[in-house]
Amino acid sequence: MLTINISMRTHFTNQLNELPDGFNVTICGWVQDIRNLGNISFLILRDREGIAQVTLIKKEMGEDYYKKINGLNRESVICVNGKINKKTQSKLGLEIIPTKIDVLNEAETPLPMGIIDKVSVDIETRLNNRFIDLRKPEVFSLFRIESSISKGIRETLENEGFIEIHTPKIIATATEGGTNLFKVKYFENDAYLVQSPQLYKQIMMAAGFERVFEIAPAFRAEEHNTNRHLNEFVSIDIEMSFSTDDDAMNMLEKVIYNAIEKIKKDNVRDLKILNVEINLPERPFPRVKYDELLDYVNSKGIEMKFGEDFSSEALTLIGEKYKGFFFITRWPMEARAFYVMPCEDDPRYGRAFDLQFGEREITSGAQRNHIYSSLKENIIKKGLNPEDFKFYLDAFRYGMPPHAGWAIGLERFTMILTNSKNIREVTLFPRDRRRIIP
RNA sequence: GCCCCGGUGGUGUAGUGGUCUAUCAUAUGGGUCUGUCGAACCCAUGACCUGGGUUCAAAUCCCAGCCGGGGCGCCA
Repeated sequence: MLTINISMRTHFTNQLNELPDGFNVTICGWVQDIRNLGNISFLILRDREGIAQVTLIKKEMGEDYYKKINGLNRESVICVNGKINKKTQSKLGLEIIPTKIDVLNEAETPLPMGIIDKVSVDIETRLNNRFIDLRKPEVFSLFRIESSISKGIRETLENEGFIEIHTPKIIATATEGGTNLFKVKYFENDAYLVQSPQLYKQIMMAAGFERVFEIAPAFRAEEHNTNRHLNEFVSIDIEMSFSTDDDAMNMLEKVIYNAIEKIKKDNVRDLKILNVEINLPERPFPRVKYDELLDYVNSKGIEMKFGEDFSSEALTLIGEKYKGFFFITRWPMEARAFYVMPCEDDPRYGRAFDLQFGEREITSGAQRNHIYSSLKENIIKKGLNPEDFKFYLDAFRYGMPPHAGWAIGLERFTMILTNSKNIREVTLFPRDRRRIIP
C-alpha cells in the first residue's frame, strides 16, 4: 500500500474503503462536482487516486456555511476533515460527513475546458490547457503507464549489467546524417541539438563500459505532420560490447517482455480506466528477412526496389500479416546508416534490424561496424566527410570491441501499448512542427 | 517540404447567398427541491479566425494571411 506522509492529508480517497465506519480522516483534492438538492448536497472530491463523496447537510452546517461551500467553483482545491459514513446510499459505498472544510485555492470560472463534461474536446484545446487535461483519470493513466515502462526498462537493464550514462545534447555537428538538426547558437559558434546518442554510446564501448544505456531526449528538425512523430522525443538507447545483432535482439525481447509484465502487474487500475488489455507477447518474436518482405510486398502489387525502405503502404500490408511484435532483419546496407556491420557472406546486406508492432516501427538497431578502415569507407560511401567524424572514428583505432545496440522511442512504445491514436496523447508537452508552447 | 480538408458562444457542434435579431448540447450566472451519483426542472448569459474583394445582400462565394486536422515523404 502506498503511504505518503503529507501533513495536510491523512489518506487518499482510494484508502478510505479499508477504514472502519466513523473513522476520522482528512482528504485533500479538487472539487470535481457539486450536486445541490437544496437542503442536502453532494460534493465530489477528486485526488490522484480517485474520488470521494462529501455529503453536506444544511441543517448540520448552518445556512451560511452550507451556502458558501455549495458556491465553490468546480476545480477549487480543498481539504476536508470528517468522519467516514459507510451507511450511505452513495454508489461509492461510503461518504464523508465533514466537520471542517478548508478552501486552499478557489478556481476561476468558467474553466478553459471541462474535466467531466459530456462534450468532447479537441486535442488542440487539450494541449493548450494540458494541466487541466491531465486531471482526467484516463489521461493521467497514460503517464502512469509510461512511468512504469521506463521504470521497467531501467530495472531490466540494470539487472543485465547496463550502466546508465548521460551524453551531451549539444553537439558541433556530424551525427548520423539523414535527418535535419536544430541549429543553436553556442556563444561564438554554431551548434546543434543531437538527433541520437548513437556516436557517443559507441565511444563508450571503446571506453570499456561494456554495457550502457541512456534515457534522454532526442531532437529532429523534420517537418513531419503525423500522429506518430515528434520533434523532441525520449529515446531509450542501449549499446553492448562483445555482442552481435542477435544478442541485441534477444536483449530487446527481454526488455519489452519485462516492461509489459510490469505494466500488467503494477497498472491494473490504469488499464481498466483506459479499457485496454495487454497480452504478454510470445518469445522469440518472429524474425523476418528484408528480402522476404520485399518479395511479399512486390507479390501484392506494391512496387518496391531492393535497397528502398518500406513505404507506409507497404508497412500497412505487412502489418496485416504480422500483427504483433516482429523483427525485420538483414537490411540492405544502402537503406541503413554507415555504422552498420555488413554481413560476412554478402556485404550488400547489413546486420541491422527494426522491431515492428504490426505496421508501426518502434525500434531500430544493429550490430555496429567496429573495424576502423571499413567504417571510414562506409562514411565516404554515404557521402559524408570522415574529417567531421574524427572524434568518433578515433575511438575505433585503439581497441574497439565488437558491439551492438538499439534505440526505442518511449512515446511510440507507450502509444502502442495503450492503443493511443496520436503520439501527442502520451507526451506531456509535445513538440511538433508548430507547437513549442506550453 | 508536398497533397487534401477545416476555423461559428468557455467547450463541442448545426448551418453552403436573403426567412441568421445563427441550431443543439455542454458550460457559466440565478432559482426550486433532504439522498444525488451523466441529478432533474425553470429563467438568463454567451459565438461566425484576420484583412481585402464580389454582390442590392456574405457565417456562406473569391484572394491573401494566420491557426489547426488528415495523409505522404522521413523516422523512434
